[in-house]
Amino acid sequence: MLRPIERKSLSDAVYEQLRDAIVGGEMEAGAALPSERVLCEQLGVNRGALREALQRLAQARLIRIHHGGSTRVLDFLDHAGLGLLPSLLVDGAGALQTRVARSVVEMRSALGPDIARLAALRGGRATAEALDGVVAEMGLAASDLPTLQKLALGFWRLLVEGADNVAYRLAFNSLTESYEGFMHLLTELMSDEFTSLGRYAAIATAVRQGDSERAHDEAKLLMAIGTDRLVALIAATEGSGS
Amino acid sequence: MLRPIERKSLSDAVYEQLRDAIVGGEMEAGAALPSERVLCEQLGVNRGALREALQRLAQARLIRIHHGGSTRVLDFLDHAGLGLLPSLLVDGAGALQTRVARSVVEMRSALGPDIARLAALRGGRATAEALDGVVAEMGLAASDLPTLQKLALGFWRLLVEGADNVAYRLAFNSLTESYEGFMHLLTELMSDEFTSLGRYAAIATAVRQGDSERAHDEAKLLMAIGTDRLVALIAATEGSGS
DNA sequence: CGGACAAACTGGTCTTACCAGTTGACCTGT
DNA sequence: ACAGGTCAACTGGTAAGACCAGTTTGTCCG
Repeated sequence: MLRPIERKSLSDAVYEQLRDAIVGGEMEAGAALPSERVLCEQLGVNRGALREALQRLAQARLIRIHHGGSTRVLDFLDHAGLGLLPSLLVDGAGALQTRVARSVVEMRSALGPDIARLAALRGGRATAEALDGVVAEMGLAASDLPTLQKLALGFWRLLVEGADNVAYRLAFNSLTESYEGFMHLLTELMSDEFTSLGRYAAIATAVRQGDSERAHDEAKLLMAIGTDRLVALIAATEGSGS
Repeated sequence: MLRPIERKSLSDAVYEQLRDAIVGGEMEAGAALPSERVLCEQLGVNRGALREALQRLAQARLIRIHHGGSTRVLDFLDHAGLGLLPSLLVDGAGALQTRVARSVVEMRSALGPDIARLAALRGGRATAEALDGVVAEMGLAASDLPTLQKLALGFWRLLVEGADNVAYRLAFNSLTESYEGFMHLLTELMSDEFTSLGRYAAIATAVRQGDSERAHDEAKLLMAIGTDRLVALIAATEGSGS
């Protein structure tokens, strides 16, 4: 199980450190950052690398830079976009933040059925056939959970592409990025969802027939499986935990 | 009607130019960018400014940078996050892209009802009272459409905050950013929606009573108004246009 | 006391040099 | 002929120093 070693550039490291400090609450909203000269001195990097990181933080709406004035921390809950989600899912120790995870599955449950609906409306035969192909692969994968999980994700990607909706597509990219980091943590928990082959097949059929209502309903039922599991887990840990 | 003049840094200008070239299809996915030395020569900026722009493009998943290798254009539909949406809403000439606008209102319609549902479930009295306050202001605003529009947006922000869901909150920020740029274009078109004071009041009441189902249904009815208008407009222009 | 002014900040731009990783041509030994 | 190593010529990454441009602040003058 060899993994490619990860190499981080300086500006990446600076970006991540400052980002985590901001979302972790170490720097509160409205506070002024030290000046660039001071900051790159403290971090031990040159000003160019620091500025690359700062520009990225500004683009992520975590800070606001003023020429001549000071650079201030923004309230990311009020300004940051969906792209920040992955960095909110794990805390400093790398543990899954259950509240955030619940947010993600809730959003998934809200979007999924509508995506299926639109795919049935607009996907056409090409989408239906691609979906059938994935369903067939899932049938072959039998009970190989990690493979099923990947195929299920591919199934949804096809659905999103068939829905002909850029906003959904971009949001899907953001959510997927959050998901991919620790799919493995959810393999067991959500296995009941992606072993429900019948549901996937039903969605594929509904898309083929252009039956948007049925596609919507089947997708809703499908997503409810994993969502319920996760919500139950969270409720259980909260009950026994704190 | 004086507007503050907009000052753009060089890296901003470079970022926007390259971003628009990529999403505009001038550089196709997989193509290699010229080297940094060549590119900053062509653009007439120093390498530092260019690199700041490139790092931001990489963060937006529009390009992938390889140390030692060449920098390549990515397919933004497969990689970019929801933060790219605002730059897709207008084409080079500044005209509204109706397909993209339709995507946004569809996403709004999918999320809105669930946001209202969760706000009713979790918002508590504080949220309900804040909502009532906005409804009261909307009553005073009478038929001042731009003001009503802003208040309606504030109503939704409160709802999202009350829903206690970070994913929704971040997505709302992304969508709002898309929306704010040309709210004025939609003021007339969607006026029927934000003059439906009764619906807003009904949602506020449902939140106060913790009636999640009713909040969901009322929100669905409310959003349908503006959505239908826009969809009708798109259908009309497509019919008469091309 | 109001306003002009200047110094001392802040971020923005530029130049030059060198470090580090990749690629590919070429040259070797078998 | 070919697998292997080597080296030159790319690519992006880091560094330091100077100077430009906008803001803030305090001081001094009318």
